[in-house]
Amino acid sequence: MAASELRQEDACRTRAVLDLVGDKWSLLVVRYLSQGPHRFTELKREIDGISQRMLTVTLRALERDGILTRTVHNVMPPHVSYELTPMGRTLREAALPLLEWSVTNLAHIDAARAEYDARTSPA
Amino acid sequence: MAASELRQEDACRTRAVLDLVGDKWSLLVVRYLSQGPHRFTELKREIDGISQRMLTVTLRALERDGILTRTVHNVMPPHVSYELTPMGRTLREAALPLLEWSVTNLAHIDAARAEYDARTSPA
DNA sequence: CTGAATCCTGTATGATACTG
DNA sequence: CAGTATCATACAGGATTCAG
Repeated sequence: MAASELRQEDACRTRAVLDLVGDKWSLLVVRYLSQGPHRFTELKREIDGISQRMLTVTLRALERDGILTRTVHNVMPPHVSYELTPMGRTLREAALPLLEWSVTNLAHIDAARAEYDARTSPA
Repeated sequence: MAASELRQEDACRTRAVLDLVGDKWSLLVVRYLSQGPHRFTELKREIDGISQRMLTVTLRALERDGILTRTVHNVMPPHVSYELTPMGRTLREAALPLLEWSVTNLAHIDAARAEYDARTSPA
């Protein structure tokens, strides 16, 4: 489908994407897993500021949606690895333009904010 | 920048995008404005389920970030029109792949959820 | 190590009424 | 018409504790 062909009836899809990856951590998890399989503690360490609880919740949701797989290795000590599914990898690809946009425009946005704030609350 | 060149140090950017458009309504507003300038009431009517308050809050945030412009026409009755800035239009373009991904994979996700639920809560 | 369970709080969001 | 102000609420998210 060409980008320009998205139509009105896709509005609900917008909500669907946001419900999926619009939370605070999902895209970050997908980001790190795109570099290869990771273990729980690795993700916990790499994703700055995430709590155990939110990592668990986020991983469960993404597993349920078929974005990643959870594999338990029955060894001692216990071992669980998470890995993107093929669909998870396509999600990562689809999210990249937005991330690139962010990298490109963040400075511009900061400038816009500063100007707006100066304009609305002068002195 | 090539998609494959995004690196670890861009992690913070992921948060920046989500802070910008990861809320419930921003992308929907951008969506409708990509079809041309709209007035407050038009947006209110077209975006299903949004409250006056959230439309106001969302529009203000997007205006502050330089995504759209707010133009007050001094006529009677009052008249305010909202329009995407050039940066706003590039944001819309950057978000399109994710929306297309959603359209393509939503059925797949529903299936994954159903299977997951069946697997975890059997009967 | 990898979680699950519980409790607690802030923020986002919504409903309603009022105003230039 | 296009908001603002106020109040109410739900859910995300954090801290802590417990368990296989």
